[in-house]
Amino acid sequence: MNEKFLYKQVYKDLKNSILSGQYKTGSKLPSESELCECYHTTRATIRQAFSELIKEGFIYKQHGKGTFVKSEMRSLGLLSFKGFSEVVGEEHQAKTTILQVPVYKQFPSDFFYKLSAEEKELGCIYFARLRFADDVPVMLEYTYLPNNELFKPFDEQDIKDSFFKTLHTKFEVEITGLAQSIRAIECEKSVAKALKMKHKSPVLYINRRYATNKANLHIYSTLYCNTDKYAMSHNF
Amino acid sequence: MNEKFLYKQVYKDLKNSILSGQYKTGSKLPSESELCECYHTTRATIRQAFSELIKEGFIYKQHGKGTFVKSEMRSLGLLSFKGFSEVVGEEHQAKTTILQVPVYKQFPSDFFYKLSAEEKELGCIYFARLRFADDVPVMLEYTYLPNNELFKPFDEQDIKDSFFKTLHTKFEVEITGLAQSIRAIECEKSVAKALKMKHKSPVLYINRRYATNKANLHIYSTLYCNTDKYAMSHNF
DNA sequence: GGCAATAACTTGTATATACAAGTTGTGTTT
DNA sequence: AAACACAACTTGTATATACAAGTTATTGCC
Repeated sequence: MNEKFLYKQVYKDLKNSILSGQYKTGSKLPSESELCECYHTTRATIRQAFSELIKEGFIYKQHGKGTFVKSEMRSLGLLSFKGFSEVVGEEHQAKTTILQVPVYKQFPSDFFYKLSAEEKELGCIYFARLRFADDVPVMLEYTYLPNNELFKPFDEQDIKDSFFKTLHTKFEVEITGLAQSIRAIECEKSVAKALKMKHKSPVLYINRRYATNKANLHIYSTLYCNTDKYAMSHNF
Repeated sequence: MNEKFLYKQVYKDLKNSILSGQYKTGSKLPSESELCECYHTTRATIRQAFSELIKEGFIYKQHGKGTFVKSEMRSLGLLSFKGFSEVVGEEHQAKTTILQVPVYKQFPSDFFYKLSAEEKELGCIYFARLRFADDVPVMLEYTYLPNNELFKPFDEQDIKDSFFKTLHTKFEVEITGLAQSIRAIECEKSVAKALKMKHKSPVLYINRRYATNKANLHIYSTLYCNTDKYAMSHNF
């Protein structure tokens, strides 16, 4: 399984070594020149591999000192995009129930984002979850995963914990970006029921499109949030 | 105001040219080799400047074609930055009216963020604007600027255009980060009136704290958004 | 005119090298 | 022992060059 480009190979090797625990959190990676000798290449190539890993949050550099493995935050780091575990996170009790186990189906015809021909063709893995903070339902989440070979097999276990962690550990998919649109709407009956709100209460309605480290692989989700008690927060 | 490093200079020049509209949305930047000649340097240096701009979302590349100015949100997905005049930008008519011209006053006692002693001491420059898309009011924005020497003099002109552009060009303040909390709430009468909505309609209620390139300088704003017609969008 | 080969562009990957600048440890001096 | 100077590391910036690979315009043929 050789990569086409040397810098990709270096990137992959290092990433695997980090994921397998060979380089532990906080530990120092070999210096650029050491890696140059290993791979019989030059610093520019090594630095290119490094910069990919930095972009994905695996490592960081310190001028004059070296390159180090980032704390475990990275796996959850992009979860902060999600907001849920951030707001809910440490101080509050977080819980998730699965309303719809993963099933294969077509993308909805009125899907919120214009899909590529390939995405339409292949369909999606769809599941729904309800998230609680301190035993209060705060977020209703519908997720659409492209029906890619990459994600097979896919089952209920994969979404019991953090789905993003599963993406990272099981499928080696890293979230690299997010585009979202946010509205405040009056919630419909079904949403109200799930979130234990009054019909027509204001809820956040969010459509998201996650970009990943795999070209042309995007993950979609629609959220309804009860923000009476907990606000949705972001940091960038 | 020369930058220490050549790639930073190139980066800054390009960024200024983009922000000033010299390179318009979607237009092609000079090729790497053209810029090499301009700056009497090599592609590696130009590419480094480009990669910073890519990271910040100002530009994107296409193999074999060229480098282009991104149309969507730049930098940190700040709607009020690229947001208003540019998300709404080309397709829609954007307009802004000033409800409250900049005045010096104390921070409100029930301010949404816990301020530092220094910030409290100095007070703030406060102003309010109402923003329109296609002549429909969509966003009510209250801004709190620390009463820093840096911002003097400060007047109405500074917020007529994009305030973030003013920050960049007049005060050399760059936005480097954002923390925000978002809620969906029923709008109160005053907000409803400004946004021409019915009382108790759902609106987005957003509190923001912008980090800047100046240490300990933060900018705050509170937004009310009518998302009936236009959603709030982010890209990171 | 229509079509295909090709030339002239673009960005992508790669090597080789040099010096600057920040950090750390090793000495030597005091 | 403490202070300082310096060497030996690290990453940061920079130049010069080459070829690969994708895109577009041009050329020349039919």
